[in-house]
Amino acid sequence: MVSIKDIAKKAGVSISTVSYALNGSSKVTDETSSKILAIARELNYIPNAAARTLKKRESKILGVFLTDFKGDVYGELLGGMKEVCNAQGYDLIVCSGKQSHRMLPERMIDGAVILDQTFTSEELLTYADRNHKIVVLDRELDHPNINQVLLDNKAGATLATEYLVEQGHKKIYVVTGPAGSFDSIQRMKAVKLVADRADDVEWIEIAGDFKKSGGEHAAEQIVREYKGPVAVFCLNDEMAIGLCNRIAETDLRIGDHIHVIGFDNIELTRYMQPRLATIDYSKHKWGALASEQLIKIIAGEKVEHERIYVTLVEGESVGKGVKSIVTRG
Amino acid sequence: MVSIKDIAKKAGVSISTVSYALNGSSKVTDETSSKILAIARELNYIPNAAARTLKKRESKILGVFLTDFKGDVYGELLGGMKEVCNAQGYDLIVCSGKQSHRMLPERMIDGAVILDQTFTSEELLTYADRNHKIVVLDRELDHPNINQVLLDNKAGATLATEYLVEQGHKKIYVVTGPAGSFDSIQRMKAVKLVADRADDVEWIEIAGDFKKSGGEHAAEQIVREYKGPVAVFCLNDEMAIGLCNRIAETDLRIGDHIHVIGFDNIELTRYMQPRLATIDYSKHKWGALASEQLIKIIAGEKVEHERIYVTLVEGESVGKGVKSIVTRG
DNA sequence: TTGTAGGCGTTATCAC
DNA sequence: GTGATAACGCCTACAA
Repeated sequence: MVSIKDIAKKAGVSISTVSYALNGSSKVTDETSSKILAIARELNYIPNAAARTLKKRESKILGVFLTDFKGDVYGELLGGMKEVCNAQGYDLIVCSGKQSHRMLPERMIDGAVILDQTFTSEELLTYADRNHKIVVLDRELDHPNINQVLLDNKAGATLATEYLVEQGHKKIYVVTGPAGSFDSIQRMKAVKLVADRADDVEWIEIAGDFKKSGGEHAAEQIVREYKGPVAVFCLNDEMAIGLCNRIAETDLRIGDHIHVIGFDNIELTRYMQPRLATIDYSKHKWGALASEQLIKIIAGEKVEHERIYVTLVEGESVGKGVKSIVTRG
Repeated sequence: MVSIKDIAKKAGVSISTVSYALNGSSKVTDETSSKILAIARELNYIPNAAARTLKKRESKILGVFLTDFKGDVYGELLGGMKEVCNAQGYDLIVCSGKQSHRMLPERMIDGAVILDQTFTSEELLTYADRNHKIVVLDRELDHPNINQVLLDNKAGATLATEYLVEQGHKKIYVVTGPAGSFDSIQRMKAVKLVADRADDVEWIEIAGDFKKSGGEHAAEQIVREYKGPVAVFCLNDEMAIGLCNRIAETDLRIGDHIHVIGFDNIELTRYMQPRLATIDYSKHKWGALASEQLIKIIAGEKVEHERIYVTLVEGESVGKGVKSIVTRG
């Protein structure tokens, strides 16, 4: 491995001069500088990241932690993060799994964006106490070294539920995420609020998992209990897809007997027949904002928690409720 | 930051003893060892990755480089990689974009898996010459420090084309990937071979991009030129989806007027109506094998290039060709 | 403008 | 079994 020492020797200068030249310091003559640069290139010099990180106590690398690599939301989210990171001179690495948690405390990265169930909140608070910088996307956590960039789950679930109610549906199944999921809990809360306030609306909770299988199981229960048209709010699109798929194997029709709305507006929904109603938000912006916030708190700036706004996407997967047709004629 | 120096001071021993104890060396008494460990825990000691990497000249981190974070293939692939990495004591980080290339030469990672157009082959060979270990998934490259784990593109494209021919199709559009894509070129070669060998089969190449938009554009051209049933081999599923989608807006029917087959068997295809015929392979295994190979060459083992086998998945998106019905009736 | 020297936190080679 | 001590490659006062 060729180091600045080798360059110094070959150039007949000291290693500090080499270091200055390499870092573009104005303290060194243009002449010596260009000579050093030429030799560096000639020797194929590449700086050593570990040494630089050790000395400077920063790696200029940000990490994002995901529960797993699957999941349709991640592509755009990561794209948004990368864009901001790169523009600010940071590199982005994506990690998953308990083993990789060490990247943060061991200071391999300068900060972390968390969208990862495998981190407990206690763990994150511990890191924050040790002065590590964190942005959380999947929970609420109050600490000077932690910033939140959360989806407006309440608004989204409210929009979705109100949409179902407005369409005249009186019986609403809600398929939740896995136990303990922050998004699921928040969305569920909003559903209850809206449904309980509405006239004569019944809601039934079905435990899901935010995966296709959860939707499939829910479909089976709903079909079993079927007595007449019902609405289903799947707390994410992936379950909605699983559900629609399973329903498609029966005589019941989506948007006719079973009215379905999801959450996330993942790309897949655009290709469903009928088009899935869902809640949309900019994943790209979510990622971009998360990175921005992280870089700011690393720079020592004070920042406020942020919220990502959501909108309703209508779709033929939700039709009019029977009673609504009668009532509204 | 608490270092082994702090522990040494508090324990009244030298830093080398601390280091030994922390690394579980048998050279140190159980008594001193446990005392040191206790103090380390008490002080919340966390080793510094940069220092360790600098000294040991290895980070125990492997990197995988992707052209972008989107793309349906990646989830399972990365899952397979992570599984093997973790089992072997390595961490996996996912990177994308030109800026992140530095991770390899700067020795932030011990090796790289490449599925990334932003690396030129020259660049990779340069790294390999400098003794960096690489596994390529998207090109052929011969170098002692580089191993290939490639899809059996030839077999896949042959299966797909033969399937279309066997079904009696005489006119086959082939929608390619972006210019220079290794997979696209290999698949195209196999198509030509099969089609030219077949009796009375005409093939027409349409330049694509491996993205939905490429399939959409191809659909437009095909519709414009439509005179009677034709087959289309989209060199990946994503384009096939774009194509089917655009076709759905016309009077033509997939599997009836336009017979489509894809490549990759991405999850989305399972939810298409009609089911897309395609070429399947285990993405999980692909990733697992890539990691295995990388870890082996890092360990100095000699390894052979590997190949991932593929199979044909039939689907209703391909029906019988008209002439075939007449002939074979 | 350039050189000297100390140190970032570890590991590892020596002595003792 | 334990303790100095010298690296690893780089940065950065401070001195010259």
